[in-house]
Amino acid sequence: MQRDQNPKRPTMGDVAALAGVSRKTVSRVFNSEATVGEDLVAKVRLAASQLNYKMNLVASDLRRSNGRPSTIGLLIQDVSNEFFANIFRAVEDVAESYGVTVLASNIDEDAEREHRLTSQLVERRVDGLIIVPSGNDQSYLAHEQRSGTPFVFLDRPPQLLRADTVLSDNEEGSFLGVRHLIEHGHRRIGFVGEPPAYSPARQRYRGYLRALQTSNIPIETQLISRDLTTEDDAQQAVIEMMSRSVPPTAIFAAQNRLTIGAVKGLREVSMEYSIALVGFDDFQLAYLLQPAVTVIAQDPLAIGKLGAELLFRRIQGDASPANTHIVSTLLITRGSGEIMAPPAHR
Amino acid sequence: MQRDQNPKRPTMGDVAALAGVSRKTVSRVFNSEATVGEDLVAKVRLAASQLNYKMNLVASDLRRSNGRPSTIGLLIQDVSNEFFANIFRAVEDVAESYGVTVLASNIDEDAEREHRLTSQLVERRVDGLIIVPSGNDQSYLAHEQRSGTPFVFLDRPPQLLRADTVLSDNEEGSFLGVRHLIEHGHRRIGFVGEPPAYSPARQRYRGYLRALQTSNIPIETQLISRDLTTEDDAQQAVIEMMSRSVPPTAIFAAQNRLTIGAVKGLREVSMEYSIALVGFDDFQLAYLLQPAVTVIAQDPLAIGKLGAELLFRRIQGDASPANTHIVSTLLITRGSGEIMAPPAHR
DNA sequence: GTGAAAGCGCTAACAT
DNA sequence: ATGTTAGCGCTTTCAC
Repeated sequence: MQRDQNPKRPTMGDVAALAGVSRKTVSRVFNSEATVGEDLVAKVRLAASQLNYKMNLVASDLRRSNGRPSTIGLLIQDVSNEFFANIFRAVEDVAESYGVTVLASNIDEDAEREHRLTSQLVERRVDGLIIVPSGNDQSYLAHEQRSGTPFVFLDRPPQLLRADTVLSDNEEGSFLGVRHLIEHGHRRIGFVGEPPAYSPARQRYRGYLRALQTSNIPIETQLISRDLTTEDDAQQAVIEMMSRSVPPTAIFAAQNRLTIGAVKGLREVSMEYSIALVGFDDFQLAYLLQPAVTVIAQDPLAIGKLGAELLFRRIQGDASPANTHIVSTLLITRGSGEIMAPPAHR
Repeated sequence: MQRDQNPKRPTMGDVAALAGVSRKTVSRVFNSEATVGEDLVAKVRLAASQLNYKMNLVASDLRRSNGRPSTIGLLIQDVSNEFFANIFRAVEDVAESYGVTVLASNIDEDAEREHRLTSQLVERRVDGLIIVPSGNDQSYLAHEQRSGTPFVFLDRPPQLLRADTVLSDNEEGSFLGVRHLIEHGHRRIGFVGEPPAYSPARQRYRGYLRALQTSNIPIETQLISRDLTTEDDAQQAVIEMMSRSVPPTAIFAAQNRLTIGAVKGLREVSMEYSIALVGFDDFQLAYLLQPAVTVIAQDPLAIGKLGAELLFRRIQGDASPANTHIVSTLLITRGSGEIMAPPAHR
């Protein structure tokens, strides 16, 4: 930063000199402080545009001590996943309405990166931080929190730290998705999910169990695969399930990439039209696949918006106890989830 | 920024006092300057960790005048589009290898936003800026450029400004896509594209024309739709084309969202298996649609990486003339583009 | 309403 | 190898 290249950048002092006023007056004009006479405002603006002056927000940030925020940090897992891309959009929109710059980075489910990037953002003295955490211990942030930097967590709760959190209604969404399958006559419902280390995965599994129990359907562990992380994992898991002596008549996939894997698996055994499928979390083109995929949609825009609003409330001094907020999910029926169970299996 | 909350943050002075050394020594330790004795390094580190000290990069940036960069800006159209999300990832990777923070924002094809966000980033004194421009006049950046801030443009060339640029091989990619259709017996090939105001759209159209001319196929204006921006636009355009007395036997869609619209259009008239389709720019799940969609794939990761590397070269003082770099495209055959023309039409 | 002086936290330039 | 002094560009504080 501050590479002094060719013609050095004009400073407030330069503008002040040209306009024949003090630096402070220029400062007031650029901060719209209203207590400056119109004639002076005009003079300052003229001088500034003649010099092509742009205020240096870095210097401004250094000295400023009033509460007005200037930057917030955002750590998400991966913008390539539309769920996180939408969170980014929502946070950016709110930040922009406050005139605040967003520093966004991808964590990639890497706890070490989470540490490193958080640290970098704190060194940049962001006024607050929104995190989709990867690690399973956020106690390392306690000190920053006490130093006055507010944190908000999205999608997954922080561990060993109290902070505002915004989550999807994972358990209920999952429950509704599985119940939807049960309502279509299914009693043998396969579960395809991420490892339980990941908190939403645990909740979605809980919803699956509750739906079965509510309908007095026995849990069959051969129909449950809980350690899948990639599309391929899910595809294989589904193929394997379908090759069992008594295969499931429906599948619930607990994450969007796993859902895609499940689609591929079902196609590979040519059962995409006979086995029902409901996925958790929507994805682009789900409606164009054949059959179109029924999903429990999350609302990443709402999650990001709410998270950002909570953060700004904290930045503005809200000191009420940290809270967890739940954003509801929505069942979108498109075909794959409405395939009826064969009569024999009812 | 700098909200002085509860326990004020420790400064270098505090660490220096506790360690019994000068501030400059602490500075040297935190900048890994090597000319500090091991014993002092240890003392400083101990004091810093006792105070939970984190360096203030804002202050550091303000004073520093050596060439070492600290932040770069990135303005893309929309992270929700995977093409731009991948550019973001690639730029971030390169920046991280330099220890540089990325400030990324979405422009949304809005020239006014482009101005505003660029201005904000310049005010933050980013060390360089990577832009996918929306407006049709970037001359407003000439002053910044002369002040020493390097700019690199991606996907679309800047207008009324000279700067490094990285583009896809739009014309050639388009040419190859259309030639692929011709090789499958097609002579009536519909074109579905974005408005010519958008430079890649012009180039892709040019590739389409050249492919036809090369094969001595007459241009039929009824088969050409060049003012489409949304999925729906493309869908309607395709439906309309297919309802003509002599409809096309193949369609070339010049952008990924338009390709999706074309798929929907063909399905609506139940011709997705009889009309060939090639799309420009790949998209997730293209391979899962039925028929799977043949595309000319761009390489957003390569574009982003090259763009970032060019920028860092400039930041490090490279003053050679600005250059335009072309990243090649790749034909990926998946089925929709290999549908043969009916014999009658050959 | 406007200005002068001091200072934010750090690093450059120059000692020693 | 370490310290001292000055100053980055702005805003605060307080004076007028």
